Amino acid sequence: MSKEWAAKPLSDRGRLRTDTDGAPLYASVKQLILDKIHSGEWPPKQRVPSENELVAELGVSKMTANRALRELANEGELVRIQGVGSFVADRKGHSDLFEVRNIAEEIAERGHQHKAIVVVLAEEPASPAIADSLGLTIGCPVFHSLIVHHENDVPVQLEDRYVNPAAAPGYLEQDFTTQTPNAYLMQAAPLSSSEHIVEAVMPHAWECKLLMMLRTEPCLAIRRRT
Amino acid sequence: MSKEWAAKPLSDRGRLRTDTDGAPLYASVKQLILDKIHSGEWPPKQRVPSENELVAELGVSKMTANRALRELANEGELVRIQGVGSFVADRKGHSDLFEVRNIAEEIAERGHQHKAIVVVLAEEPASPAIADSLGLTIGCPVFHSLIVHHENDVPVQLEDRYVNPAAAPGYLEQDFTTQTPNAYLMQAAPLSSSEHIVEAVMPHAWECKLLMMLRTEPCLAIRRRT
DNA sequence: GAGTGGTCTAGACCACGCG
DNA sequence: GCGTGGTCTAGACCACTCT
Repeated sequence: MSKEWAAKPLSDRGRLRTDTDGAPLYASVKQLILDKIHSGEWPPKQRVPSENELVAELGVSKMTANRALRELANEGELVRIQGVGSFVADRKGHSDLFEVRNIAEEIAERGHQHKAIVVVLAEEPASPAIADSLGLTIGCPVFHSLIVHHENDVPVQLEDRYVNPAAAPGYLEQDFTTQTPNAYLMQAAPLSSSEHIVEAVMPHAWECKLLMMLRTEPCLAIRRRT
Repeated sequence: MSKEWAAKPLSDRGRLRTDTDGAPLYASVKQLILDKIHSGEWPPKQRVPSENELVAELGVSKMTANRALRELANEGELVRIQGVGSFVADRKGHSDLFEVRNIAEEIAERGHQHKAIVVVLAEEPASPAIADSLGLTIGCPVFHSLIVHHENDVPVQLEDRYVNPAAAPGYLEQDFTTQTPNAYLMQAAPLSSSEHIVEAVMPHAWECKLLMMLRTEPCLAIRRRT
């Protein structure tokens, strides 16, 4: 940090804190930094003031500075590296409306039991729709897995996946009751841009059966392409 | 809280902290509480120890107890009410895969400029599909709004909304360039269970025009029902 | 008034990364 | 060794709710 980036202290030493604007001090510190980021004054990769600098220049305590920076990091605005500093995060690919997460992890986080039942795991000729979405020719062999995920023995998700054999040759040999297809593919396929499409559908009869649900309930379908 | 729910202090007063298991103290406190919740020992609505009780019974400082409880609240495990206490959160309607947020707030959070353009705001006879989803009879008048949301003058979202006139009589008189329909409805309609459906669609030609996008790009559509 | 969450401080110690 | 983030404490004050 150079020297002068903030005009005056935000607090006057212990006294007067909720008086300037009614907001908590750490929130004011956050906003002050956010403004710099959003105005472009502090571009991505730019180093932001350290905790100690905030303490010295804003007259706040280290805990307050820490909380401001920590929350900004949690919100994805900053990246903090111990022993190095805090930096403005790269702006990630636009819409962070959704965060599609690993079903097994999510269930485990809730302290529930996850179970996967493999209904189908085979090689099939690609249908026109599948071939198109995978960029293959019609009838070309593709790997197909159909897995029902259970949370505490209640079926909650149906994973119907088609995989390009060239991308994951060992796909059919995997045991997807212990490892999620996602986990395997992450490890098998180095890096490729992924895209999630989420849609709402009325379930087909066979899908209802697998999920033990009523035909009238709409479902969420997640289409992944990698 | 009764009396004995935690056997021994987690810390030994200032010294020894990262030694028992390598985890930060506040994380241990979080885990201790999480275990009680996930084991069912503390069911939803159950009051959890207050900050001061954690201080007294675990021998941690108030800030540490506060951070543990605060983070659990942020993660949706607890609900905290000032002046009352902290309580185990109700298990929300299954899938928290998504968090559909207010478009205006989200853009503002990014520090960008939000603009809404009202394309349609009128009363129309309900189509069969609309009538069905609103629980009205076909041809029955419904309010229809079609709004394009812009982020920094780039169209990013198309909001095509049908509203039951009985629920929001003043709907047509609103200025949705300054207030989001959501915000108005939240205020107009006391409380009713809401449901979000998210789907992926190929945009229609008129939709492409409004969003200035290619016909070949898939879109996310959000269906709300309240 | 008592209890609760919420914030703030001043100072301390630790683990880490860099020169 | 120094600066960084990361954690922790002890004590303080505030706003709020309930009784």
